[in-house]
Amino acid sequence: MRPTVHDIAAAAGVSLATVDRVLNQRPGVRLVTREKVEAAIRQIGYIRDVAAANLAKGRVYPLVFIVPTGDNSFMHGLRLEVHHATLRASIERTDIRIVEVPAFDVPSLVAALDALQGQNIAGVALVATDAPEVRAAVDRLVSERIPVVTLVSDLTDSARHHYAGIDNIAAGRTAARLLGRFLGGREGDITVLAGSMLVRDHRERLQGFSAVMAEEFPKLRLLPVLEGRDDPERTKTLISKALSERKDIIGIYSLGAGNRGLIAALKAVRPERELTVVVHELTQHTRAALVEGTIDAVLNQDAGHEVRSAIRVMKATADGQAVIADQERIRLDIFLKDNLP
Amino acid sequence: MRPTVHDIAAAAGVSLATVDRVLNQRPGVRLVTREKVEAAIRQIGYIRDVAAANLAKGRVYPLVFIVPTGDNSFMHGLRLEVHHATLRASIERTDIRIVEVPAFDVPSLVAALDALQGQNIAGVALVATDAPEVRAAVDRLVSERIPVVTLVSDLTDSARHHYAGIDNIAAGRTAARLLGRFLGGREGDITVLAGSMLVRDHRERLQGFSAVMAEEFPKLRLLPVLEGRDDPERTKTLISKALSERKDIIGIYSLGAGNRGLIAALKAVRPERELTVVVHELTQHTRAALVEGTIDAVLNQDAGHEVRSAIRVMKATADGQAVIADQERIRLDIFLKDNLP
DNA sequence: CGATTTTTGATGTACGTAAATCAAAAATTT
DNA sequence: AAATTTTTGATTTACGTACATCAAAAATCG
Repeated sequence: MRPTVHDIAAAAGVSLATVDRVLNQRPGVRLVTREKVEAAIRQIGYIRDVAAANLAKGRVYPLVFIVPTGDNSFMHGLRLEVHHATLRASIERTDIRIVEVPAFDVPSLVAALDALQGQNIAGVALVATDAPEVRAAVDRLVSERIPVVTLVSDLTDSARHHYAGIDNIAAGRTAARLLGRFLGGREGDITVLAGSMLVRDHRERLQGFSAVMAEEFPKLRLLPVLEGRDDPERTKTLISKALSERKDIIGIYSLGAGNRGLIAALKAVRPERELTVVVHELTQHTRAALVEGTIDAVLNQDAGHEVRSAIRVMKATADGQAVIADQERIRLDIFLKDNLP
Repeated sequence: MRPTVHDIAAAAGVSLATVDRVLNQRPGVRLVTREKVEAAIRQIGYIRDVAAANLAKGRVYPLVFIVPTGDNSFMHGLRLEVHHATLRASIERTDIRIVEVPAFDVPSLVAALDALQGQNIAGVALVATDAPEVRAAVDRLVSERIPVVTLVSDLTDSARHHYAGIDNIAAGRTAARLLGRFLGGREGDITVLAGSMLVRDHRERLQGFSAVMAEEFPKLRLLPVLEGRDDPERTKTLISKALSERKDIIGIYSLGAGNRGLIAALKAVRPERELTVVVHELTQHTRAALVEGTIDAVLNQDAGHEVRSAIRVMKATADGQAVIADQERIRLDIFLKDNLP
């Protein structure tokens, strides 16, 4: 049987009330007594029953998710997953609020973060735009002892407690190797399509991609990065133009969202041009394109996992509990047409 | 505020005791009253507070894991993960027993399963050997209302409640496409190395692999399957022999365990022979070989996830609760040297 | 030393559910 | 209608923790 507060009291030779004062850091305990109790806790290996404690406290975790607006499929899916989490709110004792801010808009994000100061909040999760102002706002919340988790895209040098997202450098490297190997020893040009170089995840993917390309596939030449701003129309125009101008493009890496436009452009040149294509984010569009053979591989991060992980981490951090690092690692999924879920 | 049993009682116009009788299926309630209470439960959307219920019941979940002996790295890792789970036992209210049985030994497995009959057990997880006798033994436990989960390898046509493992046909197909694409349009022989065709996961991987090879890579010829019985020594001999006899082998798919022998054989022919190799299970050996470039891709199932998922499913099933299918899907991990965890 | 402050103990209530007991009411049988 | 059985209600205790209150004991101060 697992030890309880009564066992600590008996072991330390003090009353239940004193144990309670020590456990919950209430005042009115002499240092010697406190140490005696803490020793007993360690010695008998007491672990607080969080379920019982939460029951007694009637605890709920007010959580805030700050997510960008915009109609690309990935962010839409992310918002949907947060919404799903709200449906489990009562059984998970969470109270989730979703705050939407314009994508890549630093002042709005900072304002949204600052609005949370002083509020009774058990945790904040945000898709970070990587700017010093955002870092400062996050650090203000952290200094108020509010757990902060970055989601999908991380924040450089900030004091955020946790990052719930994939390793984007590794993702870029993986994309490069897949593309390079799939192209056999062929020689030609590679086009990289990004959303915006203002977000850290896109920059890191490019960094990893470029590194492996340079190291291992010298016959493949990287063309200047196209920025599609995650917008299907713009992306389609950019890609169509690139494909018609440069006949030696044999591979494409799309590291952002807005792949609808890319797929449309590819279909327009379909049987004549043979292209090897690796993209990010599994959506209904990329899935269909993968099945048809328009694209060759999809790298994906599971938004549902990220949201659930962020919630677990915020709750644990709010309770001062350790997180199981291994369980919270967000993995890079690689989908070929054969292992689609 | 979330509704409680008191709210049901008030809504249904009955006493707390009657609500309790209905909720816990105790006798002594007229049909009409029962229906009245159930209507009230549905109407106000009552959800039992599992934490409070478990606290009141002092519930623990006695779980049994039946895993094969044998010293291959994967099963060793699996046993380790179960062991880790026992360390979390007190906070998860589980009481986990590990039963080891000789690998591929049907009578032993059946005996281990039958020994559980009539015992107070909240769930059984087993690595199934796919035989009718095992199926029958599992079905006996299921008919005793004991939750049963297959782990890693599934059991054909059985009544097990859940399978905690990857889709092995998809894994085989994925391996084929990776190998085929990595080989560009080259022509040559492919060797498949299995542990044993007696386990369903190996059979399914081969099935998926063969299908994609036949459909999509006609220039690659499959040689007869080698059975290494997951034994490093035997595997090394088999592979070395095959490589020296057939000079046109250009690719290897190892779908079982015991890759130590394979890696040794590959290193022996290293710089001269250029081989593209895809294997299963990430272990210290396969990881090192991947980093060095001796092998090209590792397909993996995360044993830790499988064990944790199995536990969640057994607990939920024991409580008659629904499982979140999406969360319990075990994914196929694809590792290149760039995205190792 | 007595007076004052600080520390500790004893006790009770609460959280939401489970489970038991006993009495009362209702339904069923004779 | 009485006797019997079944159903329902009322009440209590328990799970492990949190939190509040009040009294008692110990420590510190003047």
